[in-house]
Amino acid sequence: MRGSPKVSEERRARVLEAAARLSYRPNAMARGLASRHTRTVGVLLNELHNPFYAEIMDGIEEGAAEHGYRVLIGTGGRRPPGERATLETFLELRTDGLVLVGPRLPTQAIVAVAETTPVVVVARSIRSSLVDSITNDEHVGARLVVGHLVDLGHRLIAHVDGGSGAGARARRAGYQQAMREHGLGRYVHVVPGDYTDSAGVRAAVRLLELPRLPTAVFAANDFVAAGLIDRLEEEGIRVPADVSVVGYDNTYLAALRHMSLTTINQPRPDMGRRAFEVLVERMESGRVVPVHARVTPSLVVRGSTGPPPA
Amino acid sequence: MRGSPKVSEERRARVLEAAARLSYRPNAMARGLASRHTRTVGVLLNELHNPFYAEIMDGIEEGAAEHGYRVLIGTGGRRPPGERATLETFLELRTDGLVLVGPRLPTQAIVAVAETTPVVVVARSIRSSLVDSITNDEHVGARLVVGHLVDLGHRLIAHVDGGSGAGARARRAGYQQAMREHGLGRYVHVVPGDYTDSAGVRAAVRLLELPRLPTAVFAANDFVAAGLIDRLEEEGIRVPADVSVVGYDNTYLAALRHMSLTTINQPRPDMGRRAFEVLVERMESGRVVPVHARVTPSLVVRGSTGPPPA
DNA sequence: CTCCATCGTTGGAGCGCTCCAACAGGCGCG
DNA sequence: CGCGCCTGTTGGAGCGCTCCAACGATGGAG
Repeated sequence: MRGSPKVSEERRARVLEAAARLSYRPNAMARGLASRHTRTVGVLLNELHNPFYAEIMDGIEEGAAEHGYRVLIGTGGRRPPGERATLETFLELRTDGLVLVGPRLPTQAIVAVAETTPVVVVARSIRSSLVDSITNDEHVGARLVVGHLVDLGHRLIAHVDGGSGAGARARRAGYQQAMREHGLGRYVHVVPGDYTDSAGVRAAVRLLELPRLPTAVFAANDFVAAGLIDRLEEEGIRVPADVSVVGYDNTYLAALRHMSLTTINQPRPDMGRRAFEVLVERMESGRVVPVHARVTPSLVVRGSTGPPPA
Repeated sequence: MRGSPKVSEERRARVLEAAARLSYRPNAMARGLASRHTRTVGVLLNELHNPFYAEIMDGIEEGAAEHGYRVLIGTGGRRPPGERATLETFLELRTDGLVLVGPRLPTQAIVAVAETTPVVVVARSIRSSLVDSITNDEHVGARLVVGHLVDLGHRLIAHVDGGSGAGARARRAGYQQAMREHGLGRYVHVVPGDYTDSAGVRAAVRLLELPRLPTAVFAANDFVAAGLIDRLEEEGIRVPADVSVVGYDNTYLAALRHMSLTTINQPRPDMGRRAFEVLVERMESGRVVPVHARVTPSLVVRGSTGPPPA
């Protein structure tokens, strides 16, 4: 039933026929127990609500289908303890490998798992020789944003960050560095947030309390940008006439004409695909030298940015 | 290690200590093989990109956590063959039960599975005594939409449907029935679509070709409404001044001030929770009489609806 | 002191597979 | 005709657990 070449065609046909008649279904547990591998990989998704992760998932599933692996998905309910529990589930299930997409877990916990099972981390940088990683070059992304805004004539460019979210720290650092590169170090202004639209709303409130509103805001992602714009317009502030706003991730939200958000695109399906490829190398070829791949983002200019008010 | 009462405290402590020292992790496959159950349920999600399903998932995970089950998620990549494959995976893994959220599979395939394993279907109605189901009352939802629009003075109310998507057929039937109930049977106009924003764009194009634009459009879901509004505004048609638009599902998209979409809310987390509860009854109490629960939706009035143009 | 119930502990069968050694049979070759 | 080789087939051990019968120790009742 598993396509062994040591079985004659005639017998194979008879076995298959009998299996169908008895509606026999192989027991993956027994098979896994005996063969000591499962051809299954577990994917820990940071969260289900953000379509960003869904698109990475598309790439992972594509890669898995190509290599004949089945994929099991789990979330951590947006909390580290939850992530730990689903990780534990995958380990008890003895998945052959693990893809962690934007995990919130401490690095140490991830490395500990990697001692048991091949692990690749996506959308979060991690310094370890035991795990592979696929990250977006957040510095390039942040530089694209700041460069674009500076080109338009902005100087007062604030950043609403993504808190402890995946890639948020690097995005923030990239912003600060890019500002300095443009000689705008003294205008650096980071408003704390997370990757939700309500964080955008809160950030807008804080910005409005400032003696002088920045002329441009670089939001940690599209959701934050959406919340931010919502709240700003509620106060009668026009985007981009009064304030330019840039998002990040190029989700469908940004593409909606209603939003028409200038944003940074990450090649998400590619990241997922790449992650699976890298994982397969560790699982099947037993590669031990770590791969830390970095993909390059691009700027998508839409209607939410323009020159600063005169 | 599994909390048996037949083990003395002292020995239990010693065993646990040894397990930790050896970093022993129980093998779920061996355990499942021997015990003939896995305390795991599989969830087949229609798709990952639509946050609607993510919120149902929240309810399912809550229920699972409460009853001590682990949850494995799979998608069918938006294609029935894909759904069939992940279903097969769950069956080979011998999950104790299955939650199918908006499955695209033919009823017959679902019923066949239900002969093996407890199954509950969410967000799609199914007539079978072998499977349970939790659905939204689409007729009530459609009636709320049409009633709201009629109250505002609309008569020419078109519907962009969701094609073969989960609940779309019932939504369409509800629309037609509600129109008739208001004596508006001759104004019934259904534009074919699916649950995506590009379907909304296509529908807008078709509506614009009409000799007379309807004064209101009931979209199959919020994404369709978003695409529709985008395209209409591109043509200089104002919402709601020229055309009122109603969405469905009350996703965060609808709540964005930018969209401010009048829509129908379904109690999604409740649906997920309820689904798990029902599944547990079949798994643990061996209930065999089917449960077909129906939840009641509500109307959320926002800024995309208003009186028809004079 | 014996008997029996209770509480823990131990050992072995068996879950449904894979893997591999052993084997059967057919064929070509010397 | 015997030998070795190749192609298939068969049987049995073992994967890491659970479940349960059997067993030992302890203590209270008669």
